[in-house]
Amino acid sequence: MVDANAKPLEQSQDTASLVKRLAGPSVTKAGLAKDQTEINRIIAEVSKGSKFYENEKRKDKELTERIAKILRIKDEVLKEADIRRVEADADRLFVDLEAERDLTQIIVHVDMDAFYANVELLRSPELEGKPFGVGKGVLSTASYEARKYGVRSGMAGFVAKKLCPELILMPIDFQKYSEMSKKVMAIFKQYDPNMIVAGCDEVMHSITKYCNEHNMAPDECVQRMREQVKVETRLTVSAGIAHNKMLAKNKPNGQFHLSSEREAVVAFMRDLPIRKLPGVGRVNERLLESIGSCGDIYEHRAVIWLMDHYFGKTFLFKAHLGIASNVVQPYQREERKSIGAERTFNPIDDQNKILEKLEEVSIELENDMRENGWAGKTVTLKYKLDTYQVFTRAKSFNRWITRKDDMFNTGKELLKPEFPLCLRLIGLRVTKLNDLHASANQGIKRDAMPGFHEHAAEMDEWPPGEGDEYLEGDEENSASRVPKPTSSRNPPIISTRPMDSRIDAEAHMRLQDSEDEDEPALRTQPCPVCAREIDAADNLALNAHIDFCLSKDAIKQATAASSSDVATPSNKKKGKGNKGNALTRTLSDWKKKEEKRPDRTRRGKKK
DNA sequence: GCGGATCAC
DNA sequence: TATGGTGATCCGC
Repeated sequence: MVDANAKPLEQSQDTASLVKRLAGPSVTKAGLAKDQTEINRIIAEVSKGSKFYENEKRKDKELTERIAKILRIKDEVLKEADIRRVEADADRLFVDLEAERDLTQIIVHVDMDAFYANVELLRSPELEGKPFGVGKGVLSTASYEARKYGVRSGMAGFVAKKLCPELILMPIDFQKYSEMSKKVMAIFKQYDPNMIVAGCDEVMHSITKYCNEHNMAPDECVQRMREQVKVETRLTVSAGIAHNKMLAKNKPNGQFHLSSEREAVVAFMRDLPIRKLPGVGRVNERLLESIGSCGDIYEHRAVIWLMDHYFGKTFLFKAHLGIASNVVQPYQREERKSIGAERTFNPIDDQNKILEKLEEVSIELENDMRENGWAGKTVTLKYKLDTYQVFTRAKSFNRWITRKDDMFNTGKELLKPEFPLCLRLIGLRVTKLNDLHASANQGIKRDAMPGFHEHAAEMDEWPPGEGDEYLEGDEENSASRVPKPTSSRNPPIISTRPMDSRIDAEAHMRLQDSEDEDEPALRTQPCPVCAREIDAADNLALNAHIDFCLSKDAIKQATAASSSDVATPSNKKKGKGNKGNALTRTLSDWKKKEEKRPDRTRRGKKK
């Protein structure tokens, strides 16, 4: 496994956090090897000296300074605070929050165990018991054997090889996983047609209704669901049962049912590390270092109250109580806010070659937007230097952007003043979207639209995200990814945190519903721009016509005014009573010191 | 509206 | 030999 005699890396306070950072974000997630410290040391060692390492070091230093400043503010605030009084205020909030507890729903979170790896095992049984990973440059997943060595999803292949020299690397086979995912999803859906799909291997259900209708206990229902998947696919599923989404998701392997008794819930939260809370990543974990587990939140309530701006008191108090959203509603297409494409490559400093990459990305994005029926008003360029520093530059228009040339030229315009550059990534993203399909179908149920099924099929091709797995780049799939919204819709239990309903479903499930259903009642549709009747059965023609209309400036303006109401039916305000993700707030004076432009001396990569 | 940062999957 | 891609949100300006 690991060399126990290797000399320890000197552990100054600075390197401790860096070593952990280098180990990657999923280190605290799944159950991993015993001696994570030793593994982290090796990872740091093989990374040392690389540009990647230097960038991580820089970010770690900045973060450390930023946290130090927040802690100084904390000290200041504490000095002049009447702790008793603050605690009394906090206690009142706890009482109010407690009143929101809703124990009536039965929520189930299921995910496939080591999905990619187990699918590979089905076809290659000789891999049984061997350490292997899926993916080439960056691992998408690791077998259980490999995980014992500290190999994780998201890890660079050469680092994984260092940890486990006999590691077998399997090429990624999206089609295989996609087919299997569809089978599994079809089974899951029988238990809740409104389930939230989160990636190809993860689903959130509400089985309240199902259990009532079938007169079935939750455990029995979930047992049956897991058994059905096992029988029909030979894959295993883990499930968490609880009365809200956050509790259901925080489960051990196998099947776990958390009692709906208040005491059981609070006891469960007591030992839950705050890192497990949705929205608490590596950064916020460090910010909240002194808190540790959710059980510690209460005793820190005064500090949290006073530092609400940084810590988010409502969020943390709810976490302590184990209160979270229990609303399970599938993702709606109109919730989408952006669409983009980006590509990583070997560092390039030649301007023309960089522009070629930009053009490729523009083409990808145009295809994706056309195939899925989106236009947008803001174009954002993203680029990553060979030093791994990331920058974005944006430009807004007063017309709808759909075409490759518009995006390419905008990107070029934004990039030009930044030269000279040596880049390892370039990307484009379009926001302020106009849903052309919705416009084309106003007043008509989208599912009933002929011609849109081919898109449904594309979207269905590959569900977005990866569970705890990581995707390797694959341009073939770029057209089929769907976002996961982070807002909740009028939950009966107040969800003050956008994050807590992060797991949500995709439009394709809805579109799938109506497959093979009713014959087209309408043969033509009005163009959303010029209102002319277009052959609705020919979707390509419809889109081509829309593109044509949009290409006329005068009409674009008209559309901008008229269709923005129609195009975003999600103009529904998401009753944001609360201020949202307070944990991500940062120190303003820290930001002021940030470089606003890339450092010219570090950009030009002379060979 | 823009840019940086964080997070999830 | 080579550390990913898509999308969302928040903050401070």
